[in-house]
Amino acid sequence: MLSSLPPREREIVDILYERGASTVTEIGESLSDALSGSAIRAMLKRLEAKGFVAREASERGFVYAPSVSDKTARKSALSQVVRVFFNGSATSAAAALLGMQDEMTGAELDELEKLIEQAREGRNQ
Amino acid sequence: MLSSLPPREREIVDILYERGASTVTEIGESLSDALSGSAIRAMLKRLEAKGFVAREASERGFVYAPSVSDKTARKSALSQVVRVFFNGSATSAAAALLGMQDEMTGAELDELEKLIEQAREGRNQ
DNA sequence: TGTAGCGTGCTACATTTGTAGCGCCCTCTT
DNA sequence: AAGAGGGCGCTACAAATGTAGCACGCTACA
Repeated sequence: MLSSLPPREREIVDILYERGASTVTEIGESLSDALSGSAIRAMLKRLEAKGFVAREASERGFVYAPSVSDKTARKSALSQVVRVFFNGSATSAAAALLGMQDEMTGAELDELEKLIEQAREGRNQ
Repeated sequence: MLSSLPPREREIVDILYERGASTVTEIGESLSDALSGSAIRAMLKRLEAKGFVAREASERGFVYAPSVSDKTARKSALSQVVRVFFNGSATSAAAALLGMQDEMTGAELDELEKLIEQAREGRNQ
């Protein structure tokens, strides 16, 4: 569980999910406040030991990536928020998302409507 | 920001959002593993110092509650998830929520559809 | 071929977390 | 009124976290 991570480690994993596989330097650029390279590397080492990130060698040096798939992580992050803040109701959460409308175009709303249709069909089978 | 909290403190705040104002004993019951009362109280003290929880006296002793409103906390939790896991797209996040359909009844789907209508109207004004 | 530069790992250390123990002050009970 | 029990705060302390410094190896270019 991501929420079992201390804040800084959590921040780094978040960055990795946000930008995808990254080098230490790139992570440093995304950090909320500047850290020395060795500090970042030490974090990554711990994260690797805990199994949250994996690294792979490339021409530019090591690149780090989350070892839990985006898909899984998304689902679990969403469930967490739904449980804690929306009393377990995915619907309420979706409604709140809708409320942040400035972030949604008309086309996106159309798309969502289609998805609702699909969900309805899925449930009627 | 909640994500700046260490895991245990975060867990406690989450519990507070989940159950609303609670006593130390009640918090203890919701914890993932048992802690001594004084341990919990120490956490709460720190959380109070940091401004994340507030306490109030009642007949049953002190009750603790998050000092940031549910509404605000929800919004920020959602934004965070949207940014980190859905590339900033609230729509994708909503779609993922829909995908967790077993948690949605047909009635809820209807309701969501209405909300989409509303959002559309809001945007067309 | 020296030396400047970058990415790396190791180690060390201050700070913060996570947790328990102790003693205090109520209130209730006998 | 003497305990018993519960909730509380303070302090202490081990463990984990957050961070920097140093030394190494590999370019690359003067």
